[in-house]
Amino acid sequence: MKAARAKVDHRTRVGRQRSARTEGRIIEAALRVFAERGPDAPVIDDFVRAAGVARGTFYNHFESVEELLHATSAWTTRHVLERIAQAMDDIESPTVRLGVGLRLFFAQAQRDPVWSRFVARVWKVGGLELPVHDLEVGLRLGHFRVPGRDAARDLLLGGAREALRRIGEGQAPPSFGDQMAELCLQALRADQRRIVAALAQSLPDVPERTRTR
Amino acid sequence: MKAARAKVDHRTRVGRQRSARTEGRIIEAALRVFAERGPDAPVIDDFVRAAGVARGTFYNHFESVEELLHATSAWTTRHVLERIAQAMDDIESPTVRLGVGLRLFFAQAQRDPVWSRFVARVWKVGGLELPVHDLEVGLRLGHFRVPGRDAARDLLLGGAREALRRIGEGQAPPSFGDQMAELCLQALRADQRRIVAALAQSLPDVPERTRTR
Amino acid sequence: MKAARAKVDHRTRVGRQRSARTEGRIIEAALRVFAERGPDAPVIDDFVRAAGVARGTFYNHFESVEELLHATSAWTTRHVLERIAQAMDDIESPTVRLGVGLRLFFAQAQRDPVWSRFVARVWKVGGLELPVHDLEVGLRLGHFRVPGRDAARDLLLGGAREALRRIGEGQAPPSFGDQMAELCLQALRADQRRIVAALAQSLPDVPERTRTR
Amino acid sequence: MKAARAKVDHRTRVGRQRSARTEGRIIEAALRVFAERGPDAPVIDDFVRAAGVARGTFYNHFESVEELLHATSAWTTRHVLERIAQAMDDIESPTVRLGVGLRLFFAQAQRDPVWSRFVARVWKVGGLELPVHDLEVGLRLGHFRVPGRDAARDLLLGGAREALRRIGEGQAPPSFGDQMAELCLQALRADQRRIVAALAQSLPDVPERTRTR
DNA sequence: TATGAATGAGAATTCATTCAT
DNA sequence: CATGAATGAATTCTCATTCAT
Repeated sequence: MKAARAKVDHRTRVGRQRSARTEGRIIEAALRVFAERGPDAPVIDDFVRAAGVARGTFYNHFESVEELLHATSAWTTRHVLERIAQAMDDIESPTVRLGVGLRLFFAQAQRDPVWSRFVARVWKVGGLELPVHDLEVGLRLGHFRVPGRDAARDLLLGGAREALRRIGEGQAPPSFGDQMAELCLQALRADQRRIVAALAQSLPDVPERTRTR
Repeated sequence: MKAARAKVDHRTRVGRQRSARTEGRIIEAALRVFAERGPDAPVIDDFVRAAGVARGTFYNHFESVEELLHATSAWTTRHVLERIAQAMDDIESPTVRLGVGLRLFFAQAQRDPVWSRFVARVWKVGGLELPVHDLEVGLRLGHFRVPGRDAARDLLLGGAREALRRIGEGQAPPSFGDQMAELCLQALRADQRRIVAALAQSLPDVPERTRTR
Repeated sequence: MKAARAKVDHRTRVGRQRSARTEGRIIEAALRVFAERGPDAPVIDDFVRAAGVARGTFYNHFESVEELLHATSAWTTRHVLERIAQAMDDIESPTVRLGVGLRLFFAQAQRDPVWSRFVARVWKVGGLELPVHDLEVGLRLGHFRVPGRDAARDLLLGGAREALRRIGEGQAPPSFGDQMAELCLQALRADQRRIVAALAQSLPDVPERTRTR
Repeated sequence: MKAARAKVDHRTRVGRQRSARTEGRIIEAALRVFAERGPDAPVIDDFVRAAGVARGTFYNHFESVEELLHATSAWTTRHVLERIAQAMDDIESPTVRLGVGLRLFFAQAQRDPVWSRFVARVWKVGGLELPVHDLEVGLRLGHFRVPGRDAARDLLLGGAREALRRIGEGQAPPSFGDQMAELCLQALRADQRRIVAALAQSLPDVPERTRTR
């Protein structure tokens, strides 16, 4: 994204809005394109065609596919993770936090398969402070007992990625996310009653993001 | 006449041998290239340079990068999985089989980081009948208790892939594979004594494959 | 809004004009290249160099040499044949029409040897409704007496192609076209007086096409 | 064709026969390939595949496609034209000679469509001394009256080429060759009785050449 | 800022030719 | 002589990037 001018006077506001709209169109299109074809295969023309803009317009907003990928990644996951974090603001127990967080995450995936495929394929693991933090708190408090924290982290993230792939393909039943969350907590040897509590907790509302068209 | 046919056969045989050797060189080089750069980024010149053959030679053996990827995948994983299966031929318990199988798999990864990175990045999941079969036997026998078999499968495979990535980067301690195996069995709620047995079992020898140069 | 649309239209129009001009340059160059080297031998670089455009520009306008050949063929012969047809609009007698048409055709060849060689070498026979139509009218009216109309057609077209080749090589005297026309009418056993009339008729003006540079 | 050794002792005879056979196979295959694809489009692999020989074998006999084309041309047309000339040895009248020669030529085309297509597409006009000679004798004797001898020559040869194309496509009735011959003589304003004689003359037997398989 | 034609570097692909067996 | 794998120059084709409007 090219640096926005600091000074925004009245004259430029309209132009900026149009620009923001164009940028949004490109990113939304990119989400779909990356979801279908992965991070490396697409060429600029794919985005240009999907967004319905001219080729030169692309370069008015992004310098390369790489940059577009970053922008799309950030724009796409930041909102979701922020909203999930917010929704869990008042939960204390790391077991419940981790369980509910995973369930919310997969619920989001069920709502938006394109987003799901995008994250499954593109995610270079970033913005994952949330579950990792809960994992570490849980370990410190002795709620989880695992042979190694890196291994635990890899199992959770790897499992989540595969789950997203399956959900994105539409081959997962509605309960799939809860099953996955339960498995994850089992892997961490969480207390059985806490697991049940995490699964029983009714999911807080997460405000829907602007949907992928 | 007989002499003539023998001569033809001889020429043909020599040609075949040379061809097979060249193909092997290309595939071995491809393993390294795919491991470093993933399945989409490399261009034909990368393989050609890595294998030390002429550009035209590539096309004498493979029609596209895609086809080379398949060939490399098959050639690379088949041997390993076959040898692991063989080495566990006399183990009965699905818990122990799954645990030992995973440990052998990660041990192979530790021995050959290039192979590890290749599988982590490229694996489109194939030739995984082995762990999946053990998982299903264990479920049928009641040795594992999971909320859903697809979820269990995804957790195992996803975790294994992340583990391979870490091992391939050289960022995993020697015990990492065993930790991962233990976590996987925990996730399946295997019996604690069986888990201990699976981890205590000394690993059978796996004949080393021709190493990546 | 109106201004914006006008602006878009303006950009589009300018782009179209530039594109059409480039396409014209390529086709004119292709005429020369095909004329010298035939339909199969030339490579894309030949056209690119002759037209003075970039290699990529070629592909912005044509998908292959084949397509360029079609485009060049159509563009090249359509104009000439249309103008000849127009110039003969008021001639009735099929004998005179055929004779004058052939004479005009060869006159065009004499004026433009490049065009002549192109048509001689490349012509896959198309846009020949004109002489064929006159031939059939003449046969129906009994002005021509031939043992078979396909044979007559082949003789005329084959003879014309050879004539173009010779004219294109610059090895034909100015009267060559008239001689050929006379021979053709003789072959059809046209009435002698009509032949004389066809040859005596002063050729109508044919507006010159944009010349090959 | 590479130069044959002058000295042929007993030891080499077998080898030479085999070589001659191989060369023949290649040429016969080339006839078909050139007939289908013209003189410029085919690549060496086409001949190699059609002849069922190895790639290197091609270079043992021919240095290039160009040379193969010449060899095929010569081998193909020489026999035919020689046999036609021979069959007409005792005909005196140039009109009858030309008429019968053309009829024999087209009869050969009807017998061998592959040969026909080859000659139609590839013929760079050579070995045509026969009809040209008859044409000139006829002109000298006043049997033909044409406005120009080059034009007459072009009409005859061009018509013959188109006729071969049509015959080669299998779209000509059996009488097509006779019709064409008649048209040609009409074009030359031959005497009507001589034309009738040329067409009435029963065609002498022409020994069949080794057929294209 | 949006447009899209033109550009040319680079990647993919073909194919004539060589050469060890 | 026959074979066919290997070669690399020539060719085709793609695509990121520029720029005038």
